[in-house]
Amino acid sequence: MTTMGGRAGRARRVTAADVALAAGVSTTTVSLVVNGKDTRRVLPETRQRVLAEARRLGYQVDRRARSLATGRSGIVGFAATGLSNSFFGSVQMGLLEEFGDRVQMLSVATEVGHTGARANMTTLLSVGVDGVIVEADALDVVGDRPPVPIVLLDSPGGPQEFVRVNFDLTTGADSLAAHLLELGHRRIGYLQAGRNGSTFAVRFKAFADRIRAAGGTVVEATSAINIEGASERMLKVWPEWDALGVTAIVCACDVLAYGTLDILRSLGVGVPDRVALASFDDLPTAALMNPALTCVHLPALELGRQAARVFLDVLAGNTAAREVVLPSTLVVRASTGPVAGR
Amino acid sequence: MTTMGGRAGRARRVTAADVALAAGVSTTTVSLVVNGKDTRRVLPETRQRVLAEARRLGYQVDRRARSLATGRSGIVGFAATGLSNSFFGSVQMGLLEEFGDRVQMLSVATEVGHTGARANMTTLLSVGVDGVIVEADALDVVGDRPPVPIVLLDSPGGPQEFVRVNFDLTTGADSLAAHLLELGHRRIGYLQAGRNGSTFAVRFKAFADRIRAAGGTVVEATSAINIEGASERMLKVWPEWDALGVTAIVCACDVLAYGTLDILRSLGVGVPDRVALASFDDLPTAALMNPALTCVHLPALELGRQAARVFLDVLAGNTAAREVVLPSTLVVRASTGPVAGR
DNA sequence: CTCGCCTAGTCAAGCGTTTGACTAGAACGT
DNA sequence: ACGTTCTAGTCAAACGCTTGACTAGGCGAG
Repeated sequence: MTTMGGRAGRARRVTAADVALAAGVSTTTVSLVVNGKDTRRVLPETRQRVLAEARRLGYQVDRRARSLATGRSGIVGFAATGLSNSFFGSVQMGLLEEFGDRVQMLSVATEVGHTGARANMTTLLSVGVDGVIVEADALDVVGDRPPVPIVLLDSPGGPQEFVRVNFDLTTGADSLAAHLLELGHRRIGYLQAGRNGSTFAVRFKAFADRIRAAGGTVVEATSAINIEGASERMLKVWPEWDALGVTAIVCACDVLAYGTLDILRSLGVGVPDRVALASFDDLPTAALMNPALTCVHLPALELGRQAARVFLDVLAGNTAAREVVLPSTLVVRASTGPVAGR
Repeated sequence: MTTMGGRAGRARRVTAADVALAAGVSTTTVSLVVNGKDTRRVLPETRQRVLAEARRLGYQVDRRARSLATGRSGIVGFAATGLSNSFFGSVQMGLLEEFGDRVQMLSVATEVGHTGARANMTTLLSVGVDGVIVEADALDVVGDRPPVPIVLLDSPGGPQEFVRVNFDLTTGADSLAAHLLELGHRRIGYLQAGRNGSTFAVRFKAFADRIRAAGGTVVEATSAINIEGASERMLKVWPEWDALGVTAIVCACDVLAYGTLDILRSLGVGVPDRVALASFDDLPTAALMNPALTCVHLPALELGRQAARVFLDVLAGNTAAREVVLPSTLVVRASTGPVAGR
């Protein structure tokens, strides 16, 4: 009873048939006019009449019906994990910027580890998107042969059959390692992100390889990808690392560095005097920390822009670019300094 | 030519008819089984056979067709502006958390000022969502009589005919004013967010009223809602404010405080020694700044949770709760201190 | 006068589901 | 033997749009 009451005053959707009736034409003509399709099949004055009625009635084409009929929707999906991470926001901004009003975008996101990742992908597909852009590792999320084109973001190990936009993580990681080595650091603690994603594996490997090649050692710990998680983990692990003679800490992403910085501060461990700190990402807030964080800058906004561009290409049937690689660069700030005098 | 090539190997969607054929039943039965609907209309063994075939073929119901047929989609939309602001992310997390797998959620977002806000709303509706949750002021985005239920978030002035979830901004703003007055501040600079949103108007008014009632003065400047914008604006305005004897700065939201803090630091203006700084929001990073920011904490995650709860109520036809108000509380940290000795 | 073509449209099938109405056959009571 | 009730399904219309096929009427060419 109240169930009915709740929906009572709701306005019924205006359909093409309503407009057709009002304008004294067929729905075919309405469709033709609305889509500006077969221009010479409809008289200019008829067109005006239809448009006027459509506007007056507030007609909005029903995309589910249209997309069912055409097999195309003009909507692309964006699936991401790591909602709390502002990296997500930057990528999305880049996408929107580049898509402009050429296509509409719908996003689904989950926090890392949320069970909904696969469901999200399904939702997007079942809603009839023309394609989807998947941020970070989502191999498990992407089915075997998705019915629409897919662009993979920041998944270095991603399957070759998809179009991919990646960072050149190796160069960045390498520069960071070189930077720390130059400052005299030999024993380094690496706080890894607790998610099996190839991007994190690559960051670590490239960094550790370089350090080890130079005779240094890298010890590893893993944390959930959020500020508190990192703080907790570091609280536990710092004493051990300190005992091992660790003089620098590298975090797999900025939020981990935030948590680390926070806990080190409350432990009274000076950064960079006692221990150097650096991370991957370089979110807008990284430079605002105190001390400002030395980072491997990953151009998230540009990732979004490029992804959109590549994606439009793919939709247009252009199958040329299979992988786009964006540079990553080291940004040295105050959080890294020479190894403490010893 | 290549246009064809691009789509060539794409897998065709598997339809209910395919499953029906494979299982030797009608599509009606497939539908019944898939939706677990009229259980006694189908023999257990038939059910198993259908499910097996569905799984084998990788059948996924087409939501556009279903939603066209039923008028209901099980998907709710979330429209927001301010993508770069991590507030957005927190709200969304709250929503997801509470929705669980009861409904799927699709988001559309724009950066502030982006022209796409209205288009976004249209996209959501045309895709057939069962309702939409609108963050911040979107009066212009919500049509006169949207065909689905709407929940408005953080829009204190929002039209009464919608269900709303708001913060009790007045109490928070008031506490902040009291805190600053107690510390001896009488001339205060307020960096307002450059967007005409009732939430920002309310924040300002409540704060300024209290200060003025106590005989203090509030001077105002406006900035785009991003870090760099705030820095630029403050770079211009600080000398004037300083000349006026301003001893404390309040920002309409955290990102403005970030930019302000950054520029004050490079100007060599000590916080809180020379000038106190506070803001509204209290994003997770606010406590990590140096000095840690004093903030009016707005529980974004909880906003999302409550919104989801209220929304499910509305969908269920329960029209009881018209407005939910969440408390805002002052969190005093290091960025505010007594007015500089004079 | 007839044929063909153009113009400005309309018709109806089809997209993939859902669902109320219907049914062939079996079981059952009288 | 006959009507009723179950059971386990099937049928077909409907959701709102798109689009290839079709057409009534007008007009020019042969």
